[in-house]
Amino acid sequence: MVNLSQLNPQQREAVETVDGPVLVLAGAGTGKTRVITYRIAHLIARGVPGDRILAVTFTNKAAREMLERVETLLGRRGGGPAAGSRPLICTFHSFGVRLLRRYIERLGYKRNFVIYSESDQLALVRRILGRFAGGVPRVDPWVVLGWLSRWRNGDVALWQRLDEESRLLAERVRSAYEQGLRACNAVDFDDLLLLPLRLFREHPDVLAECQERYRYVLVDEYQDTNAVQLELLRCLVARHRNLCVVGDDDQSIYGWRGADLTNVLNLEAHFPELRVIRLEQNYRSTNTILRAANALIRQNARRRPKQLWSRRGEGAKIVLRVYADEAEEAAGVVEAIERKRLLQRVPWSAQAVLFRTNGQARPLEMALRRAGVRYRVVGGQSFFDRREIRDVVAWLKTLVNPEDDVSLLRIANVPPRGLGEETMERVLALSVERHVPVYHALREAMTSDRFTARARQAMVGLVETIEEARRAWSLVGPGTGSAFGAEAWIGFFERLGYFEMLRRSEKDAEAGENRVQNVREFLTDLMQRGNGTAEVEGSALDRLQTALETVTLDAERFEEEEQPAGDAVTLITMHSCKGLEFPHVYIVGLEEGLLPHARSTLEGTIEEERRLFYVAITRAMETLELSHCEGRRKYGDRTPCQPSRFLQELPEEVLVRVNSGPAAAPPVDSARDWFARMREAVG
DNA sequence: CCCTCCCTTCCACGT
DNA sequence: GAAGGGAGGG
Repeated sequence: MVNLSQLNPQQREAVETVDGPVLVLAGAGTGKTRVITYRIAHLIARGVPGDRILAVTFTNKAAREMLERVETLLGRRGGGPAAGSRPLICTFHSFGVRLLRRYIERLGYKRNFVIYSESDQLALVRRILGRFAGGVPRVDPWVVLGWLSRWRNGDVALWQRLDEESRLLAERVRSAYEQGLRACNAVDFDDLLLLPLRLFREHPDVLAECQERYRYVLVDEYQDTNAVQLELLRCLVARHRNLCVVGDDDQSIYGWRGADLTNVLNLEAHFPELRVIRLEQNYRSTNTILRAANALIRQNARRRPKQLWSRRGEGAKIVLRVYADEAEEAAGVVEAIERKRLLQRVPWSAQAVLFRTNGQARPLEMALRRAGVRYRVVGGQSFFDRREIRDVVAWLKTLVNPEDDVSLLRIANVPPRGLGEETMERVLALSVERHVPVYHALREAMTSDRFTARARQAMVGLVETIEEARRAWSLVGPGTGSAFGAEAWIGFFERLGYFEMLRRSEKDAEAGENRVQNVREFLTDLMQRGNGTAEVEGSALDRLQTALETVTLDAERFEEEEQPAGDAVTLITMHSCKGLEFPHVYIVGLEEGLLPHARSTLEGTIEEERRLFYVAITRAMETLELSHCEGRRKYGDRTPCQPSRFLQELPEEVLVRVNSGPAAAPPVDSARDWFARMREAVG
C-alpha cells in the first residue's frame, strides 16, 4: 500500500476518491503534482493494472517527471509495475500521435504522415496566400494562421467578428490549407487532437477499445484544456466516468491558444455528479507573498473563489523598484543577485528573473555576462529556428515522406543545384494542375520538354538523391548489423554538399563551422533518440519518423541538453515558469503595455494578464522583487512607460518601495569594478 | 540563376 | 536594433 499519511486531509481525499468524476482545484504550490502521482500509485497499489491508467499533461517535461515520481513511489515499496503495465503518462498531443500511428489509415491518410511544425504551417499559408494574391492588400500569414487554428478548434465567435472580406479570404484559405495538408499526407498540431476526435466519432470500435483500455483518466493542468480536448476526454470516460482533473482556474494563461476557462468553471454541466475538492494550503511561499497573490487575483470576476495560506511565516516584504530604463533595470537585478550570493550565500541557481516577453531577456543577458554571472535561458528562441536545423529537418522529413510538399520545396534547391524559384514555381503549377504532390510533378517534369535540359538534369539529380537515400535507409534494419548512427547521416549531408554550403554561406569561417557543428550535434542527438526508444522494429527510415516526431513535439528536450545544469541564474518567461518554484524571484518590466500586454488590452483579456502576474508571483518561495522602468527602448528609440495597473492592486503593507534612482544602480561601465570591489569586501 | 545590399517589419506567450 | 524579404546587379 502507498503511504498516504504524508498528505493533508484534502490531498488525501483527492487521492482516495477514485471512482467517478473529480475536480481538484489546486491553488499554486498546494501539492498538485503530488496528488496526481499519489493517486496513480494508489490506484496501482489497489490492484488496478498500470496500463489501464492514462494521465495527460501539457508538457513532455511534466510527463517525464510524473512518470519518474510514480515509479519511485511504487518502486520504493518493491515490485513496481511490470514493464508492460506501466501507466501511460503523456501530453495530449503525443497521445494523439499514438492513436494516429495506429489508426490513421482509417481516416484515409498514409502511415508515413509527417507532423507540420509552425514554420511548415506558415510556409503553407504563405504559399496559399501567394496563390490568391489578386489585389488583396497584403495579409499577415501569422494572423491568418491564428484564425485558422481558432476556427478549427471551434471558436465560432472569432469567425463572426471578422469583416466580410476577411471572412471570405479566410474561408478560401482554410479550405486550401486543409486540402494542402491532406495532399501532403501531413498533419498539424491541431490535427493531433482533431483527428483522434474524428476517429472516436466515426469508428466506435476504436473508441470502445480506448474506453476499455483507459479505465482511469487523469488530467494535469486542466485549466489549459480547450474545447477539443474536453471533447476527447468526454468520449474517453463516457462509460466508466472515472475522470480526475486537477487544475487551477487562477493559473489559466493559455487562452490565446484556445484554452477555455469554462472547462473548469462549468464542469458540472457535463458531470452533474462531480466532486469538487479544494487544495488551499500552500507549501511554497511566505504569507507575505501569498497575501499579495490573493489580493491581486481577487480582482478577477471569472473564477472559483479560493484563499491560499501557508505555515511558512510572514517572511520579508516585497521590494518594488523603479529604474530609468531596461539597461539600468538589468544592472540593478544583477546587483541584487550578486548581493544575495555574496552576502547571504544564496547560489545563482536559487534565483530567477521572470519577464513577459522573450525580447526582455536580452538586456538581462548582457548585464549578467558583464558581471560574470552564469545563467540559463529557459524557452526563448528555439534551437529549431536556426536555418541549418530547419534545412536538415526538412531534408529528413522529405526522406520519410517525399510527398510532403512544404519540406520538398524548402530543400529542392538546398544546396543550390539549379532549381531556382522560377523552375519550382512551374513544377508547383504542374502539381496543382494534375492534383498530385509536388514530388510526382517533379518526376513528370523530368521527362517533359516544357523544361530546359539543364533544369531536367537538376531534377533528376534531386529525385535520385532522395530515392537512393530512401532505398538505402529502408534496407537498414536492426538485424542487418549496419551502422545506424549519426555518422551515416552526417555522411549523407556531407555528400549532399550541405556542409560546404554552410561554410561558404558565412563570411566568418568560425560562424560557418559553428553551424556545421550544430547540425552534427543535432543529428547525433536525434539518432540516439531513434535508437533509444522502445521500438526495436522497423527500418532506419521508420525510426527516423519516430525521431522526427519528438523533434516536433518535444523540442524543449533538445534545448535542455544544450545547456548544462549547474549553478546558474534562471531567465524565464512568465508563461514557461508555471509549475516551477525558486527561493528568490525578480519580476521585471511591470509596465502598462508589457503587463498587461498592449495587445491584451485591445483584445479585452486583462483577466488573463492578471492571472499571468499571479502565476509569476506565486513562483517565489522566500523573497520577491518587482521592478518597472520609466522608459524603455522600443524598435530602436526610447519610449516612456507607465507602471502596471496591477501594482496598485497589491496591498500597500506587503510592499517596500525602494527608489532606485540612477544613483543606486552602478553606472554600467563601472559595473565590473563594482562587483570586483564587492567580492573583495566579502572574500 | 545566384548574390548582395537595402529596406521593411517586428512573434506576447508554446504543444 | 536585428533579421528576413524584396529588388537589382553580377
